[in-house]
Amino acid sequence: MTFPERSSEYDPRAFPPVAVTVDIAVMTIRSNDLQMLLIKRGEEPFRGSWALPGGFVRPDEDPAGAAARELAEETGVRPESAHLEQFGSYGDPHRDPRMRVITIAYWAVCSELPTPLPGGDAASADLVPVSKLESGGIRLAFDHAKIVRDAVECVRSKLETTALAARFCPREFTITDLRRVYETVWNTTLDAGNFQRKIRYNSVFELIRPRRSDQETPLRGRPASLWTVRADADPTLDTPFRRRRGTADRHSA
Amino acid sequence: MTFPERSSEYDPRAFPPVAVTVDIAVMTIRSNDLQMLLIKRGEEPFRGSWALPGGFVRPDEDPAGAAARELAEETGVRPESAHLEQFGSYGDPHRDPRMRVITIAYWAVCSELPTPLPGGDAASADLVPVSKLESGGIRLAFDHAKIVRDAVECVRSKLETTALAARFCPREFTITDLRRVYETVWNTTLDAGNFQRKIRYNSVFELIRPRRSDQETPLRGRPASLWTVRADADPTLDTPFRRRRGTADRHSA
DNA sequence: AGCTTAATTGTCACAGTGTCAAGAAATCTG
DNA sequence: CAGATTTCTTGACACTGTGACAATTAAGCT
Repeated sequence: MTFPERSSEYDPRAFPPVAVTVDIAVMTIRSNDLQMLLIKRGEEPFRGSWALPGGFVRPDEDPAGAAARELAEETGVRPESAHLEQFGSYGDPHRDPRMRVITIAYWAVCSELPTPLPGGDAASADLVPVSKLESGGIRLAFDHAKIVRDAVECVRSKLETTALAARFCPREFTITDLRRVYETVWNTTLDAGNFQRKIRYNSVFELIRPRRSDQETPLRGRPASLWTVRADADPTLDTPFRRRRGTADRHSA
Repeated sequence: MTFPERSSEYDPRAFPPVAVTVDIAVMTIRSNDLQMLLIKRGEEPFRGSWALPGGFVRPDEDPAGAAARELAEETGVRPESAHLEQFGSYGDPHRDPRMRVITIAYWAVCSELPTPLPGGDAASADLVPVSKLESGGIRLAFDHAKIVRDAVECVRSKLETTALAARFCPREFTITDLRRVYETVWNTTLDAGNFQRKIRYNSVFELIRPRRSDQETPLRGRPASLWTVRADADPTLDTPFRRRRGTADRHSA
């Protein structure tokens, strides 16, 4: 239950104030690299440090709404164009030196960030390669280093069980585009032929055009077909890469 | 970042008070049924309704600590004897009619609940079959129905990828005990021979004694071997039921 | 026309799984 | 006590998805 039985003993109004915020780990792929959107803090504490975009949950909104609003306000990403998902809360009593702040963390994935990013609402926003964050090359404010680690792990593992990778791509993409997402996020290489099979047999994806016709860049090699996510499919739900037979045995590795 | 750049505009102290609580969905298997520990509320609102155990996060503790404390206080479960894991936050502005309350939700799994359960700290605590909760047969306070749904789904899916099932069992268990956990939680039946293979080949488990020697209950049939979780293994981490070969290709369904 | 590049298809072996049956080791029953 | 019964455990076999890798296709480039 939400309130303890002995509420006289634990009167919420007697507690020191608690602030609740949301922080958002927005990821995209740029320059063949998994990158995260960070903001350079213009105020103390941690002035000049990088931090996750985020802000207070307002009295009239729920945390998901606050995350969507902050995402739009601080990064210009329209909430519809990014997948936003909560993955944890962080509430160490001293994570913020000023006062008690509990934050609810979200990760987001999008294919393209609006161009007017830096110089926007916040002091300074920029994309930073996740590899740099993981190697400790960049000091983050508060406990955002841990939040970033957890967010990246969430996305990595969600690629395994869902078609989330498509969210890193524009609406139409080639199978190779999609493969590069996996290769980039997992920092590995995948066999192109085997990958082809998995996507072609996956009912989440749909063939759009047999081959790319408009070549912005004069491309080399055999042109690739264009694919998209089926209109009635949600790539962030569980979508095993091969359809499972309708078996009673769910106990599989 | 945690505080917005324009903090003058969003002074946290100007906000109406927010309370932060934890709620815990404790599950165990009893009478061949997946059951959840609920508490009957003794006060308004929702007096007389069932609710999840939980309570306020104190100023000096982090949410995980609060969850462990409440678990011990309200249910008598020692934190070491149960696996406790955060799975979400719930912050609809009107989820509690009295004031703004944001709750951080945990699920827990344990093999045995202390006997002096009802009549303890709370007005009345009891185990309720999850099937009853899912069929809507029991009205829960606040938004706890949704929290319960999410918690059960978390546990169900975590059984698939980890050896969490062992946490439903006492320290020593038979392979059949473990299979019954899966069958109960998933509400299905599994092939005993097949299941045997998977456990025997899984390095997380360890054979203790070739057969059960102490028969409290005069049991029928061939006696089963006793198994345990290897001392250096964490059954709640990813432990695929067959060791994966060390391949670069992580892209498997 | 031939070379290069990249997408796509094909081949093949193998590991893990499901189905189903048989063997082993107890208790129970008459 | 022999045989029936029950339950745990092992075995046999086919099928499927996968990884490795080769072959084919379809462009651009020189």
